[in-house]
Amino acid sequence: MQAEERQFLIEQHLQKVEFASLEELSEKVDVSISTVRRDLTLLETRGTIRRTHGGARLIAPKSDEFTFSARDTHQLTEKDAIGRTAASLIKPNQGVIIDAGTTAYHAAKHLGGKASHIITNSLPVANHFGSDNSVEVLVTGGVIYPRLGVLVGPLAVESLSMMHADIAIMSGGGITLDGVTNSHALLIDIQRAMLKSAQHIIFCLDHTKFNRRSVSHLCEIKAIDTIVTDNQAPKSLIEQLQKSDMKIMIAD
Amino acid sequence: MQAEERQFLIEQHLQKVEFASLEELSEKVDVSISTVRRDLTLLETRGTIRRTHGGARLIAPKSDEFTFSARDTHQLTEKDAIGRTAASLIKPNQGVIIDAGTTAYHAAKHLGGKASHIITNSLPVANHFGSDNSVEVLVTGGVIYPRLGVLVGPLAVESLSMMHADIAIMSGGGITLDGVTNSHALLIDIQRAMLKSAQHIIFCLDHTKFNRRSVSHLCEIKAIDTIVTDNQAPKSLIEQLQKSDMKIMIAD
DNA sequence: ATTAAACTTGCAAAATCTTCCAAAAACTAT
DNA sequence: ATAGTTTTTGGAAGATTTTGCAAGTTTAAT
Repeated sequence: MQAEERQFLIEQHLQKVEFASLEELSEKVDVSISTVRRDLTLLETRGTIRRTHGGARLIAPKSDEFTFSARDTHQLTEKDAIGRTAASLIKPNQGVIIDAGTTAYHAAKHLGGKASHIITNSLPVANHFGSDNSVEVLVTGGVIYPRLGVLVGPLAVESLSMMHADIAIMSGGGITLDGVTNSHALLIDIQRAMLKSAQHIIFCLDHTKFNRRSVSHLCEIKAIDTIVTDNQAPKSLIEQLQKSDMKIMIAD
Repeated sequence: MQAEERQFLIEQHLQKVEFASLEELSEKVDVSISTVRRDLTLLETRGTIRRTHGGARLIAPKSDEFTFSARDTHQLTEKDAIGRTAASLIKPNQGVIIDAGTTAYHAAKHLGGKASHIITNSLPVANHFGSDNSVEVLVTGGVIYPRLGVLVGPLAVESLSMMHADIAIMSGGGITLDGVTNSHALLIDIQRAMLKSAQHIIFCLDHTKFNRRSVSHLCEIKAIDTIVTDNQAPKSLIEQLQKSDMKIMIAD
């Protein structure tokens, strides 16, 4: 068994039982206690878990309390890095609109204590701040789009057009020189409302989104102020994009 | 079992029984009395619990009005029974408004596949249906009220007054002959909008709510069509309530 | 005031943690 | 493939924490 697989299993097991002893875990994944210890310290730095005397405990308890978690693990480290970089652009006391979509979600995770107002139509983001007193979170209304946990429909659009923010952190399905595209037609209206309501537009797009075109056209290149991506994004497209007076940040 | 888990169990047990002796606890978690003592002093510094001669007791009799937790064990079976009974009143293809609050949440859990539309301002309820394709879930907009996971504020009120439903499943902080009361002034406006938007009003109130008065007055008795409660609710008040032409259902 | 139960403190035994090291495994470059 | 290098693993020694007990003190109730 691989180290990564082992750590995943440990995490998964803890999701089920919330508490587990070292012995229990070492039996479960069939390695020595020492190795389990090392895995746990590693998982602890990633934040999902906390070590305790004799074992480990889940940090965010399951149960559907506030847990519409984004469970996408695709390009996790890249997205997290992008999210951190995007969050670093936020100055204290700014109002921030957060788009639905996993990349924007990762940015939200790094926003605690920074922004003063957060506006979102994403249930995962809403849940993430569900018990945080330091930020005021405005949730748009709307119909839940199943599986994605996004609020869509006229109510969402209307409530967004009534609001204003300094910055919008957006994500998308693809970007080319023709602009940004996205896959869900229902989301387009909402994202356009977001673009209108914010002064400064940041797009978080990992490298897989470059030179890709989704079904629906969202906006032109010139609508974007800043793009945050990872270091695997194709240089050629980046250079061309930079010509049109936007800032491109590479997270690492 | 390790220390953290033990302390968690002790806390949980105390939430159920309010008061417990050292011996009782030491048996429950299977450690010596000395260790239970130490755990209790620790829990005491964390604030949830108070030590007493011979045992410990809960510091705040945790009226569930102030924090929402889906894993709340407080009167769990009663609430679940109430929820099931309330859900049984829903006919197929009805639109249902679900109030925030733990009791209404339990009703929501039994609603899958029954109602066709669900309208709610409760994040836990929204999450519960987040990936259910069989219902359309409308979430009101609003600001997240931390800890409770409820959307409040003008946006919530407005979006509710724009909607219509056959049934509203409500909860409250207390009920007397003078009507229903609730603890959060912010919630009152929203609940009033719910009452206006629904044809038929069901209140889910466990027995601890009877003869209790919270800070804010919500509505008169005559606004209620049905009350669902458990079998420990005081007979006297029930009889008096029944005089005013409402249906009272006792869940078991 | 008396007494039994419960509490605190200090201590030694047991369990668990950290750090270090050598063996095993995986990877690299020839 | 093979030899050398790096990474990962399991275990051991010593430090640290936790646990249960016992002696002495405090509390509550008669």
